[in-house]
Amino acid sequence: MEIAEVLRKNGYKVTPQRLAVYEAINHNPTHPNAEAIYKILQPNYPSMSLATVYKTMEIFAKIGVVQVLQCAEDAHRYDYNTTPHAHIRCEKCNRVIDIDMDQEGLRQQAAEQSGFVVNGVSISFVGICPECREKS
Amino acid sequence: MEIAEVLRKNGYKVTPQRLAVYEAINHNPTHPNAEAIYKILQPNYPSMSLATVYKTMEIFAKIGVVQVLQCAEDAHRYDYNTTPHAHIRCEKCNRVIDIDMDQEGLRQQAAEQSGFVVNGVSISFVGICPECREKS
DNA sequence: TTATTTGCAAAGAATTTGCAGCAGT
DNA sequence: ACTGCTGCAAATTCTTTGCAAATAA
Repeated sequence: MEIAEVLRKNGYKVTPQRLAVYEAINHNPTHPNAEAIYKILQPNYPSMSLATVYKTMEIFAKIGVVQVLQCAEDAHRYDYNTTPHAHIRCEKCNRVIDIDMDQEGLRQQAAEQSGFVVNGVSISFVGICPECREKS
Repeated sequence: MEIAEVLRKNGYKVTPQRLAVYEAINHNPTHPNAEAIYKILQPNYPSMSLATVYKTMEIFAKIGVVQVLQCAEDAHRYDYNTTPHAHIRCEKCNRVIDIDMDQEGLRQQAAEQSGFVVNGVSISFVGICPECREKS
């Protein structure tokens, strides 16, 4: 389904800014934060504001177009891959990559132990990536 | 081992403020954030500043006296229980409770898939606690 | 037309820092 | 005495918000 269609279906208008933000993050494996998305857009959309990026990402997160990562040490990062998976961040270079991991079992375990209704899971690792390890 | 001893062993001085902060968090199951710790201390230590709480917690985290949780939506929260375990936060009342969970297998899985050296794991869930569920 | 959205600038929340005086070792 | 610590206020960082002008439906 096209992003324009998804926006319309959810009652949001289709604007050049939203399409541009979507282009910047779709299949972007670097898990950018708002600032990074803003910088990607600067050359082609110099009038786009950081506030618009934040507002757009909030909408995208709400309608399930992106996933918000809590693993970053600093700011939120966004992932166009919305299937359940974990992340690992390199403590040296801060890159974030995806880890495939079944979360169903963990979810059940959490529900049983706590008595909570579990609505979300976030699994994140930190470590040193192969490239940074080589350098030192 | 006494907190005073741990501080000294790590080259930090033992001060009334640090002891007070330790008292406030030790066996405190509420996973307080810096602001909450500050408020706990106010009645007995009115001169203690929020900045000191932050500085102290940073040291405590570094020397392994507490664990920093990334699961809170807003601010960092601290846990005196430094053994590996997960957390679940209630989306309504924001309470955070512990979940026992073996993380060794997940760690290995992450290491294998990514090639990273894994230094840390953080597993957090969100959901609705039994009390809040009852209310609605 | 009309409700949304944009972009600016300003506010806000959480956290960190500089520094002068104070205190543990 | 020496070095590190405290507490204040100010700075920083990330994010949100109010509002007038612009724009999609």
